Amino acid sequence: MTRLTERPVEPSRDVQPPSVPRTARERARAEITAEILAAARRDLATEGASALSLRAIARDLGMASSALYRYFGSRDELLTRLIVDAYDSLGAAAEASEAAVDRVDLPGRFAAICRAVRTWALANPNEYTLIYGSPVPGYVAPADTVGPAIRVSALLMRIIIDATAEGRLPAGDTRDPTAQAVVAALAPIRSQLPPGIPTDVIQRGLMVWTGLFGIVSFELFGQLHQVVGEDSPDRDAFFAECVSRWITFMDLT
Amino acid sequence: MTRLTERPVEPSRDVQPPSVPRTARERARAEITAEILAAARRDLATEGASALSLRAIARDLGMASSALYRYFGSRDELLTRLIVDAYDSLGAAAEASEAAVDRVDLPGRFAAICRAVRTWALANPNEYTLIYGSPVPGYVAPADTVGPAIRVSALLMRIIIDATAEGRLPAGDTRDPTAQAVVAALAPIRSQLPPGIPTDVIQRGLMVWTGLFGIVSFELFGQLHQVVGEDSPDRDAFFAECVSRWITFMDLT
DNA sequence: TGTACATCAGTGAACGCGCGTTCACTGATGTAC
DNA sequence: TGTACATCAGTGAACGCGCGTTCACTGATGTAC
Repeated sequence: MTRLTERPVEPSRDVQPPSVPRTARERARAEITAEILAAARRDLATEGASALSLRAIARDLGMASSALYRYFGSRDELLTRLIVDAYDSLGAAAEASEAAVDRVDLPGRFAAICRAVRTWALANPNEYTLIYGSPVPGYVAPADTVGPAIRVSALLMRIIIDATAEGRLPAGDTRDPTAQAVVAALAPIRSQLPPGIPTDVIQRGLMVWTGLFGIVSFELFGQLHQVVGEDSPDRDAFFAECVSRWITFMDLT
Repeated sequence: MTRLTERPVEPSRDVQPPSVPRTARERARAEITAEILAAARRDLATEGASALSLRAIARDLGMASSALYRYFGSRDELLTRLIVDAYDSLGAAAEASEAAVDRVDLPGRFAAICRAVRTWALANPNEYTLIYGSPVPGYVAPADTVGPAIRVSALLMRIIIDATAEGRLPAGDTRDPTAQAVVAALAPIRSQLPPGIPTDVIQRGLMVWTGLFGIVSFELFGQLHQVVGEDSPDRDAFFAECVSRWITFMDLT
């Protein structure tokens, strides 16, 4: 998790990414880009994404607002970078937590992902809101946000794949009349999975996935006020109980 | 549901609400207030709550921006009214749907609420986003938003209460070591319920509640893209399947 | 029914502010010979 | 190693725009007698 804060914010996005900045200019550019992004993340907190202002960021950094155009072509470009970084940061946190668990321990891997998502969200509420809150009006996410966006769900899918491969996830009842409609509805996600995963398993996986982000969002957006205790132990206990019941719900063993 | 569109938007919030406007002035005031709110709801769509602009609304209505101050003391006051109205509109829709179901049919009542929430959200995406999206930065909801805000959850709680009273909701296992922490965590919501509802039942109810809004939010905010089919029948089928499994999850019979 | 006054809706100008983006410029850093 | 030129970061002024809110005002509507 500490890796995250040190994560090199700058390179890797240019056409020919130099793994290490060489000249003083390149080094300075990397540093200032990181400072701009950090200031932008700070401003996100007080004003929200739609009010994110290049001039405010420039003011924070003590430079002319026009100078930012040496680093980002426009406000939207900055926003895209923030979104991509947020997805990557969350994805990296979830992957690191999950990777620390024994591959065989499927419930443990699942729980690690859930906890990592919530921990990251509580530590980075503005960035979480940026990617899982209401869409920023007028902003259209470009294609390169897709990859980073699916890192968490890819982890969850892998658990389902592993469990199915080992015969540890029994399919439930699929005989009801609505089954065919559900099979059709889940075609897009199924096309991203290897064949042989029962619809029932996918359906339950999706419900857990939405439940996870539903609860984290409710906690972050204040909807649990006067429902679950405000203090950290209460919130932790409630969340842990949710995780435990999701595992049961999915029949993860 | 049609009742909703005709719902009188104006009165009932003044100190002494005249059930029917008498003078021409009062009638005009009611109409123009409604027009302002309608225009505000329209603008919400294109720009989002944080960019909601009194001047834009005034422009839409062909009046001077200063004229709006005859109807609302400030931008925040308008925002509060929009939020309260949105909660009330959603609450009324859910109540109307639920009321149409036989009292004894608990799964039917639950399903009616779920469907009403989703239908309302899809029909009024801007207002849904206003109340269940990310909080508007800098805006603090005043106390009078609380009452309208809990109408949906009150309906869900009533089902749990009815089911428990009739002995139709068996409590699950509560012997695990984390049980006491969960009991403590759920104290706030428990204080709003009659005594005797098992913690297990409350926990499952909360998970379904957050799951419902989690899925509706994911659908509305585009997170189901490339996961569940985009078309209405696919989305409907997926949602219906979720509702059906929530009923099973809660042991509602 | 008619008059005199009070109330209220709506106007238009103004205040002071912030925004994204462009542009010609200065001066430092990097590069080719 | 030294020089000449190209590249680039950063500046500050400017453009044109929108915002919430206040204020003195006009003219219509409502009310008390």
